[in-house]
Parts: sequence; C-alpha cells; structure tokens
Amino acid sequence: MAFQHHDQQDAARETSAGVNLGPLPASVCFALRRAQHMVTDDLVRTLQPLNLRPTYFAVLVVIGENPGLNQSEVSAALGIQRTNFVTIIDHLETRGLVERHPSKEDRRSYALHLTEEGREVLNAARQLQAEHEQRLTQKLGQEGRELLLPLLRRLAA
Amino acid sequence: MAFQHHDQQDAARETSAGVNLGPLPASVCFALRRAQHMVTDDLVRTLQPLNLRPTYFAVLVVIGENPGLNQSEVSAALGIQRTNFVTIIDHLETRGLVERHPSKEDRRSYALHLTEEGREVLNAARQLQAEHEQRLTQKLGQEGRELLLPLLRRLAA
DNA sequence: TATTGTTATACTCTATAACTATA
DNA sequence: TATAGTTATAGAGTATAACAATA
Repeated sequence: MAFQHHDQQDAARETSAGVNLGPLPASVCFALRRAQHMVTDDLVRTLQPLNLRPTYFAVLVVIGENPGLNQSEVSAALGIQRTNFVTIIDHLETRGLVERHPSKEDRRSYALHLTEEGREVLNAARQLQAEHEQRLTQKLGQEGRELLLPLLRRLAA
Repeated sequence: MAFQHHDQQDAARETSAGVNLGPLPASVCFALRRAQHMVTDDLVRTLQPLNLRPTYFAVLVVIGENPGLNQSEVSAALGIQRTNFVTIIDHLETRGLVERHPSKEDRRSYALHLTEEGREVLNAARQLQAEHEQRLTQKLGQEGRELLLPLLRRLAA
C-alpha cells in the first residue's frame, strides 16, 4: 500500500533518553493524560494570581451564568459529586465570592449567587483563562484547535 | 432555523439540564478533563480483571520493553517522580510481577526485571488494552484517531 | 558534591456510606 | 419514600523536604 500506518511506528517510539515505551505513545488514554497534565499546569499557573484553581473557576462561571441554581444542579453540570462540592462552596463562600441564599421554594436547598467581589474575580479569571486558551491555540493552530475540541467531545460523550 | 454556526454556539452551549456553561465547553482544558475521565474509566474497567491500574500497566510495559533499567529511569520515562514511584514498585514486587536485582555497576540502584508471572500479566494486559483502544477508535473513527494523537502530543510537548 | 532509593508529609481529586431536614 | 445538603472516610495522584548509602 502507498501510505504507511503510523500506528505501527508509534508503537516503537522512544523517549529522548532512548527508553522504549511500547504501545503507550499510541494510546489515546496516555496521550490524553500527558496533554491534560501540561494544559492543566498552564491554567493553574495562569489563575495563580487570583488564587483560583481551575475547578473553582468553573464553579464561579456556572453560578455567574445561572444565578439561583442549587448545589446539586451546579455540581451535576460540572460532573462533580454533590458530596465533594460542599468543600468547594464552603471555600468560595468563606472567601466572600459566593453566597448561599435560602431557597423560597425548597427549604432543603440553597440558591447560589455570586457576590460583587465574586463577579469581579470571575471577570478577571475569564480574562486570564482567555489568554491561556490563546496560548494553546498558538500551539495547536486555529485549525488544530477546531479539530481537537469535537474529537474530545466525542470521547466524553 | 435548520442549521446554525456551531463555533459561535460553543461559547453558549448548555447541558441537557439547560445549564449555561459559558466558556467552558470551548475550553481545551475542560474538554481534555472530561475526555480523560471517560477514557480512563474505560481503561480502568478494562484492566480490572487483572487488578491493574493504568499506571501500573504502564510501568510493566516499560520494564518489559527495557529490562534492567533502574527506578529513576523508568519513573522519568513515565513522568512519575521517583519518590512516588517507590510505592508502585513495592506493590508490583509484592504481587510477584517485578523483581529488584542488585545492579552490578552501581550499588545504589536496582535493575528492574519482570518475573515470569509479570510477563504473563503484561501480555494479558496488552491484549485488553488493545481492545480498549479499538473501542476508542470506533468512537473516533480511524481518521479521527490519527488526527487526535498528534494534536495531543503537540499539547504535551 | 551529586545521585539513588527511601520515608514522611501534605494537598487535590475522586468515591462511598450514612446522617438530618425537608419534600 | 425520595431528595438536598452534609459529614466522615478512604483511595489515588501529585508535590516537596530530608535522610542514608553510594558515586
């Protein structure tokens, strides 16, 4: 055949130190792991000045876009278990970025809202995150980025 | 309207529950996170019958392909810190899959080798991992997979 | 001095069981 | 009985500092 199967070559790829990694470089799981490590590290450093971890940023985004949701709704939208979400909201509330308002329809739940400072921090974070995203686009190319995102969504679906 | 410009809509995409996720669905970092979660879960379930986590599988692969390496070399090849690698090797040695042989050149370090059982488990794991990989290829399409891997490597570089 | 393996430690993320107060 | 929020707990993964033996 005219074109070679690069998958076969991938299977024998070596690191810079000459270590044979076998099938790992051709594995989507391990490639994802390494890419995510680098990208997350960059986003963590980018949001460092605001003392915001990526997950906390995502929570601010969702509450900012959908004020009044309760904890179960926000955590479900982000794929976080409600049990693990309590600590996150506790932290954001202690920092004065989020408020738990008593819900009028259901006295078991809280309606989540950003404070004024929460909105300011969120706006600053969105700016920094956009710069981080632009850095990735430079790495991938605009076309590369537009190819990558749908492929990742297919994997997550 | 029948068709829409999906690029623009990404920034306002909603979940099935109607929650607005703002810029998150257009973020490479968050898309990576979700994809990796799904893919890793599948690999974990796939290797479950062998009681092998993906990281432990990767360690067996590297030792199998490069017998005689020491702990620092294997851990560096996989991007694991040597300090965190100790527990991993302890576990694999206790299970009888890996042996630490005293190195003849450097009495500080061990030469790592698979046991016979280690080779058997590795072979079985490679078979299961290949099936997992094929499952992902069905999701992505062969072309999708060949687009995805180089993009992920560019991010990790 | 530098490196290999090691221990101790800590922080994040994730996962499960069980409780309380409401519905 | 089911759900929202909570607590307690445990397992991974990842990070740094410091030590003993050896180079």
